[in-house]
Amino acid sequence: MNLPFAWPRNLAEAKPLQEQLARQVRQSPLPGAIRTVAGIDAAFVGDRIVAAATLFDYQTLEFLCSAHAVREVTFPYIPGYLSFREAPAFLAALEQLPSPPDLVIVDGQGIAHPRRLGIASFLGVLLGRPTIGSAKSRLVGEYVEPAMERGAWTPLVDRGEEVGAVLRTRSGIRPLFVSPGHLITLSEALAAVLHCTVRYRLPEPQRVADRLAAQLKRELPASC
DNA sequence: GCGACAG
DNA sequence: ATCTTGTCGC
Repeated sequence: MNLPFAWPRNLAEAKPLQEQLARQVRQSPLPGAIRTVAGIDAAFVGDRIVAAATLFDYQTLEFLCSAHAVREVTFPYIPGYLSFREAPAFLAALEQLPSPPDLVIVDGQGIAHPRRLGIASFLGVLLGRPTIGSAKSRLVGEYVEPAMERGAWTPLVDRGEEVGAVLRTRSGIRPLFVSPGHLITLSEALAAVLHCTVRYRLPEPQRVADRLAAQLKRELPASC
């Protein structure tokens, strides 16, 4: 993907771009039927980041294919600015897929972010496609622990705004922090995450991407 | 100033 | 994210 802007190299350059992209996020109903769903995650090898993307049939959850990309890390990890560190690799991995997914589940937040532009929303705006933020821990917001049964959820509220939900994808297991990324509503995001979560805590596309990233990390040539 | 803080 | 083995529990 040819980015419509120069990639930020520091916080000063990232801030204005983040504000601009945040204004483009849309929490609207899914634009159409979902036939395929992708999952993305990353791992680090020295000063390089390896991103893995998976593609599944949404209806049957049948695995279709996977792809990956390796990039040099050019931005530090700063809470609230994760996109500028990981998005380049994620976009590259997604481009390697044979066809663009109808929905992307991202390991990280959607609008449950200080400025409403977590990495899932960031990618959604750049891709112009529906995305969901599926994080393993909280970045912002207050909530009450959801009930222990699978499917139970409580709202995640930040500064008086409902920015996502704390969802129990498996009974008795730590919940996930789900939030709309772009072009999707919270209820649709919750339904999609539950639909994709059958046996493990993470939605299948995200879980397999996670496993693949870890595998690539082990097999990649030692950087030095 | 202090504490919080996706991956 | 990553450093790190075994171990408790279903």
